[in-house]
Amino acid sequence: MTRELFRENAESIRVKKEKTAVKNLERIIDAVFSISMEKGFQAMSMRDLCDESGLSMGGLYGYIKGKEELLALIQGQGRRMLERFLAESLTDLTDPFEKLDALIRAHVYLSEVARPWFFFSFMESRHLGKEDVSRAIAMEAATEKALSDLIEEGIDNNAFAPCDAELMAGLIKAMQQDWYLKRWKFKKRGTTVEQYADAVVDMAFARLARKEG
Amino acid sequence: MTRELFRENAESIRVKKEKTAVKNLERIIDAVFSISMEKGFQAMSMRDLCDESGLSMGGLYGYIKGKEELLALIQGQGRRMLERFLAESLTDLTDPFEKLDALIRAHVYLSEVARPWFFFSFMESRHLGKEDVSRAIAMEAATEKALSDLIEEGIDNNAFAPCDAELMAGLIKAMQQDWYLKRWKFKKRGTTVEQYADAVVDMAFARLARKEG
DNA sequence: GTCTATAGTATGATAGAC
DNA sequence: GTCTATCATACTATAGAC
Repeated sequence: MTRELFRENAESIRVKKEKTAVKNLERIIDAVFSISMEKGFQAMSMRDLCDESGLSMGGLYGYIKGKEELLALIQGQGRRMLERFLAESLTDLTDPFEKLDALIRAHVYLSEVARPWFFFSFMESRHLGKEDVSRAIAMEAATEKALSDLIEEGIDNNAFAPCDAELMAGLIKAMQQDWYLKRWKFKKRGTTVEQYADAVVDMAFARLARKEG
Repeated sequence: MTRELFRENAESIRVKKEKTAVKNLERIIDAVFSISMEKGFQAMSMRDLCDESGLSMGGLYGYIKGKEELLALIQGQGRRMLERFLAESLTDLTDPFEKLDALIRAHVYLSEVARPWFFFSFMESRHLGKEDVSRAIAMEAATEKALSDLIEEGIDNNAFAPCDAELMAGLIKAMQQDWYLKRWKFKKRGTTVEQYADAVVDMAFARLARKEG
């Protein structure tokens, strides 16, 4: 994962030995997540980043052109991950409820595995450059559209109760997001990711089920 | 509202003429919201704040001790507002569904009226001092507990379908929050606050309705 | 009560030794 | 490839004129 990141940004990275570069890039990105989680990206100084990553001031600048570029770098890493995920999650299920179930769970589990990235991305994406903001919005819209397409399809097939598919998809997304935004709360309560995903699916199913009789 | 804020912090505000002080405090707080919405509180310099509020560097420091204090000041303002709201929203309805409906809507409408504060508070509360963080968490927990108590009561009365009331309250809260977190999205789509509140209520009702037969 | 000018400090970035 | 030392800049906060 980080290796791809290195190869893609190879021109702007002064360090050429892949093994070293990948190792240090990983430490840098982890450090950014860790510091940003606590005090936010804007409040993080490059000196903070040096302390946390173990590199020196000069060493750090062998990997990145500047603080601004860090945002785009991390954003790109996550985008690749999400793109791969979106492609893979086009499963060959046919039942609308099963498909919705799979799509909801996939996103929640992915955000559990890559929680630092999701949290960081949500909190800091507003501060990206103009071009990266549009890309982030497009990515956000794509995940939501996957949901709303599925819902719309289910409504057309009379499998789901009629409703505003776009609005519905937004509500489901809001619930999915809460899992990585309120980590401390769920940790304190001992809620597991499975329990949470179950609850979101139950909620969506209840709303989309056609009333009998 | 801002007058109370002035009176409560009167010792630390150098300007003593109430009318002037209230007017300027309002401009300062609005400016903080405006700048933070765009670039985040941490990235806002005191010079930015001067430009946006129309005060000079020296003038500004007549109202606040420092940048740190601004956070606590704004947090306090919102807390007062929320406390008042929580006290008022204890209506005398009896039907569990009506009560839940009222509670959900009240929060969404309040967040519509005071959206800058809600957005700011969500994004920046992590960076408060230790004491203020606990107070923010307590406030967050209180609004969620109002929901979960109501749900639990409804389950006990056999009015609602059984479920984990705490988890359910969290999901409803997540949907409520999305209204002020994704303002641009809803604005673009033309979704109104009434439509949104309706959708959240529908979702909650569907999940909590007891299945007939 | 508000302004301008400035002191002192922390920051992002680089040059050059190893 | 990495470090230490250093630069120019931008910041918070205050002092003193008006």
